[in-house]
Amino acid sequence: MAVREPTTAKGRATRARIVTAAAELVAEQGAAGVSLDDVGARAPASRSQLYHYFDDRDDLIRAVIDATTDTVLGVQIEYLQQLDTWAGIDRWFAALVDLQKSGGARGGCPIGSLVGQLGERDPLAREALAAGFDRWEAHLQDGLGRMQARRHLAATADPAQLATSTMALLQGGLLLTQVRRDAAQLRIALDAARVLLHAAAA
Amino acid sequence: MAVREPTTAKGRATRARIVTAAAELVAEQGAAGVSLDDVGARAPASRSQLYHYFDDRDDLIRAVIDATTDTVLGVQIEYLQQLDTWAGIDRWFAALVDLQKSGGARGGCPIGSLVGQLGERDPLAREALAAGFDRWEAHLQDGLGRMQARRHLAATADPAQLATSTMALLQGGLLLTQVRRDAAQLRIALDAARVLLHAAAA
DNA sequence: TTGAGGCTGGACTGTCAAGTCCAGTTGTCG
DNA sequence: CGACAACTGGACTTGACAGTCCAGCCTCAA
Repeated sequence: MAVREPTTAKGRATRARIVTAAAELVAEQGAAGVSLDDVGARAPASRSQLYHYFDDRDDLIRAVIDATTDTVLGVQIEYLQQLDTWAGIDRWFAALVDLQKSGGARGGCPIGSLVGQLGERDPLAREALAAGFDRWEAHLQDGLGRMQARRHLAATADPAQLATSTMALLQGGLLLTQVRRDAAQLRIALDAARVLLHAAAA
Repeated sequence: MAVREPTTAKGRATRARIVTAAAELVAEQGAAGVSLDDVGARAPASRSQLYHYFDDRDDLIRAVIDATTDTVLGVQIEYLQQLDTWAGIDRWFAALVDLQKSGGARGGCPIGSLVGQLGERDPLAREALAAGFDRWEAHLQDGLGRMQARRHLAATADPAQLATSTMALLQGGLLLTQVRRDAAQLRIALDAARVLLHAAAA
């Protein structure tokens, strides 16, 4: 069994270096395209360090999923905390579209694209990805719930369903953006989300 | 360069056997998880047959994309041709949800999940996938266009944008269905598509 | 300061996969 | 029926990768 929590600062730093390097490589080349040699070279870390901190390749990939989730939610946390106003939601949507534009409409969602790569191969990875989506969606659901409490959403509206639909539009929009190399696809999808949410306004 | 169009019936049969076997394996194990030995064993076909009909592994995978697109559109073609009535759209949505339910909410969209696997690795594969989505979306856009001509959709509605939004909801819903192993996710997403489309009704 | 355990380096092994090669067989067409 | 191309079988080469192993180095606490 690999070391879970390194006790020394040096150990923690090494483990973090490995996960960061692996996450970057997975984002660039896909999970299947990353070899442990690649990870070791980028970290840098030797072979035995990888196996000191992780059971095996799959274990490392799962750590990458968690790290990637933290990163994705981290970069948008400011927006996610303000999803309880129409303006806050619009700002979030605009930031997501800008992010795709500036990135050349490449890569899609770092979490979403892992679903197709790992979802059917590693059940634990699937659960980790699902947990990531749950955390993401919870921010939106909470925001919508607060809007409903303030009577900005109809009492009959279901924040949970609206949040799920919005996540579907976001992920689907990112998929179409990636495959068509066109950030306008996400813009269209999020405009639709806007229509959908406003249709539930009080 | 590999043979593009086998001239003999035997050759065509062999090529088709290879593509079918490869497509099944890709659907089961993901593109990265399929080896040419696996394909050869299932087809069955020998190594040199694979390289007789395809340039290399990537070339075969691209053929799989086209074959998968044909299959996916083929199974729903009856529905796709009737997307010019509200009832036809509802039937399509219901069939998609049923398909996920009966499949245990596994695998997501056979085309969509390939985007994350191949989109950033092989530009030609990305184009083939984009072409598949275009064909799919065109059916919906045509149906909505016919509805608009019959004044069932508002004159100000944009069938192209509505079709894109619906595709995003479909793909996003399938992604959430796959990662959460819950067909209700697709149901929610397609209900949202219904709301969106009806908001554009004349 | 010394020993135990956390940590590190890198060589080594076994496996498996992509792609090559060529000899042999089958089908087609003049 | 003969020649040529289409097609087929499978051994072989080469390289890459996951996982193992063990010797040696830091770090900290007693």
